[in-house]
Amino acid sequence: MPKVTEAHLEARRRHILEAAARCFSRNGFHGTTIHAICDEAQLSTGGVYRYFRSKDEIVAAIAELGRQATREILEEGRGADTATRSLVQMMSTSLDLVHSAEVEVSNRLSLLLWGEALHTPQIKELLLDALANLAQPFAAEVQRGQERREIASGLEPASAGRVLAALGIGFTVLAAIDPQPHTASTEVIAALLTGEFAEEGNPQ
Amino acid sequence: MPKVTEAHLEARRRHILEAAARCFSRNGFHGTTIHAICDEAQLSTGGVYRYFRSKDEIVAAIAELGRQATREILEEGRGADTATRSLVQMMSTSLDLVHSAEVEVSNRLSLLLWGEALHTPQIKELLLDALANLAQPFAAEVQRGQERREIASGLEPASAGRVLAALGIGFTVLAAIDPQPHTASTEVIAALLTGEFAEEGNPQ
Amino acid sequence: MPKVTEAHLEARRRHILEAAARCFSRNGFHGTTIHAICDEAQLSTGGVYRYFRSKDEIVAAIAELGRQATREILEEGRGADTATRSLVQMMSTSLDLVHSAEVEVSNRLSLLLWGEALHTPQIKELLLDALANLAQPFAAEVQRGQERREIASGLEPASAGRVLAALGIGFTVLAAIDPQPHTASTEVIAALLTGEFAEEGNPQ
Amino acid sequence: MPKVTEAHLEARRRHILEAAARCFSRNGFHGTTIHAICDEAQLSTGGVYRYFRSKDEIVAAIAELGRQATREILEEGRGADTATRSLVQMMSTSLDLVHSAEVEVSNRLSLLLWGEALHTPQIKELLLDALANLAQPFAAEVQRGQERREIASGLEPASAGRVLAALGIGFTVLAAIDPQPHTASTEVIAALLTGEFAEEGNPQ
DNA sequence: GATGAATGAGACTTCATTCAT
DNA sequence: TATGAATGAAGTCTCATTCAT
Repeated sequence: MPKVTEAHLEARRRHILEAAARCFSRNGFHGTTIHAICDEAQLSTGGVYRYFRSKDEIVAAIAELGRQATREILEEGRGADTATRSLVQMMSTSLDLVHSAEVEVSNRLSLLLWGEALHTPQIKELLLDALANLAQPFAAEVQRGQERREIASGLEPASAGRVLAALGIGFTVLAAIDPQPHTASTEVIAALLTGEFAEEGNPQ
Repeated sequence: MPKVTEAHLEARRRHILEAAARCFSRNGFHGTTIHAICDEAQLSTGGVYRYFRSKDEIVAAIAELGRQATREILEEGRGADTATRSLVQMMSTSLDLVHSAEVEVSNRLSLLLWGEALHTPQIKELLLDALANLAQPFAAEVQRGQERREIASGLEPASAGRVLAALGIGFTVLAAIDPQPHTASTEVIAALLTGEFAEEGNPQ
Repeated sequence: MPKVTEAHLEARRRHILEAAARCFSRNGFHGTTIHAICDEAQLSTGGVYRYFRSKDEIVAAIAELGRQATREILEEGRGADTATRSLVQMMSTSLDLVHSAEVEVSNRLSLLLWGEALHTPQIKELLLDALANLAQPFAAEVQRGQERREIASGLEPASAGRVLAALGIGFTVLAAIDPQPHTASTEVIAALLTGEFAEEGNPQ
Repeated sequence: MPKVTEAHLEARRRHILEAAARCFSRNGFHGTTIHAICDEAQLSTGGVYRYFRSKDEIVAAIAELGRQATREILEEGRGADTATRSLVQMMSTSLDLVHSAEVEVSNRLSLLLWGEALHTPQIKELLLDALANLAQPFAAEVQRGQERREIASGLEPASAGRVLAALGIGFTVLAAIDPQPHTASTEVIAALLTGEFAEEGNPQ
């Protein structure tokens, strides 16, 4: 029954990845030993090597997991009646997620992975792809807004997407280092996107 | 060699820190050996230990250097006639800096340090302090803008400061991982801050 | 290798301790590298660290072994019909042991440990305890002798115990530095204890 | 003026040796760095190398100092009217000295040197010589006692000397590790030497 | 002569990975 | 298949010694 075995293998891999993620989040990649991961996953010292070829492969697998997750996050917010509302929705959803307790580990891992990407090409590729996935939906929505004349036409959608992606990344870093409620941030961002940040009628 | 001046000693420390920064930027903190730092600084195997007690102390010294730098960056942009223009100026200056070649090493170090802060309290403290220094000038300018009725009064200056700081951090991460020109980003941000992002008269 | 019995583990520890003891005896604690111990125990470079946390812990384990041995040595000699004969027996047994080839390593280790005790509190404690175990049986026997009127009543048993312990220690040092037959020493000591050292009837 | 210079040199050497002795006594030979000795002697880091070729040479010089001292100690006690009284006197003087505060450093150094002698031939030679100097006066006095019929003629003077030397060594070790008053010890030793230890008339 | 910065061999220890059982 | 003892490369740090100034 190879199918059962394969499903079992996949579950085992997932189990190990989650254990590893907890360890990495606590102590960083280099502060985590294979032994610690095995302990956390309730395996014997060399137990992970049946499922992963090396420690680096575990890190890469975690990066891959993160990339997949990024794809799904932004889809929810889209599709409001106006593009501007979609953007507000998307940013709001993202920020709510980033600040929720359940992704604390994931935020920390993201930060660690970005650092690792600096000198690990394989991870860098994965993350650049994830990044594109993050910016693209924003850019698309901006373009839709421009077509509908909701958003200033002079701006490059890609640049706007990058700005909004940067905002998401920045909040991820902040949430990882210094978790704290953020309610008001969403309002500020909404104000910026809708033009309400600048007081109407001021001598701009 | 007989006694050496205090200034010379300080220069030596600085020389080592710069060598270490280059190594760290290339290979990360944990991918850099003390030996590599000594090589880069043209010292013999244990040469750095006259100036730093341990590798960790070198990392901390670099974090401290970064903290001092943060203080100075934003001051330039302030003081335009309107608060909004000040904010635009400040963000523009920051982004120009972040994308300039001369701080490439520094961007990468920042990212690495944020990751390290997750499990190194001493570094975390330094960085939270730097963070406060980053957000505060933005918040102050927002408050000035509200007093002058340029900026919507319903927003919390502190939250707005945090949003703009997050934007700076996000661009630092982007620039570290994927250096590339950014000209258009500044325009988008300016548009957001001035209210020109949302097309005037659209059915918001 | 799958799980190994507790006894096997203990045997391994013992094996390493004996290897370490030989190395220490040859070259001193500080002249012996961990690598040398691993070699002597037929292990690879870091092999001892599964059994001992540090080199210091190995030294302490050897001290502990010595302490346990001290407890047992003197028991044999006791229980002769007179206390004086017991003391003679005990000293004789001790000296025979100290000069036997099989404890040459142990004598040398004792000397090294006493030196180490000077600046290592943990070892000092172990050795002071061993010392008390050495002097106490002598003192007890002296007291028995006084009760039986074999030994002058004016002497403090504890002091006498200390004197005899010092004698044992002194011979250990001598045997460690300069191993050589000692037959006559036992006679001298017997003479001292029985009062035959001083010629009877001399004008004392 | 070479003579003045030479005297100065000798004084400097002595000054360094005393500083080194204090350091060694505190932390052992291997726990003491050349730097620590220089500090203690108020010299610059490499300062001692003008007076000693190496750290080992300093240790050897201290051993030599100890050897010279041993020669002088026992002379005082000799020459009482009876040999037995001389022996008592000599032991008593030795023990008083060993337990006096002023030789605490010296006791500790002796213990350390004996340990070092185990694997340093040069030091071993010095110490064996010192040892002979210690045992010989005792042996001589015993022989005198035998000639005067104060001491049992069956005993070998050399063995007796060795026993008494061992006693001195043992007390040196005890005093080094566990300094404490010793008054009663002298009485016990006197009793042993004079035959008063064994109760007169007991059924030996 | 004296200083003290620099050297570099080598110590202890860790840990990713292997493999006999 | 799973275990966990063993391996050994490599890293951090120390310190006796040298030598330019």
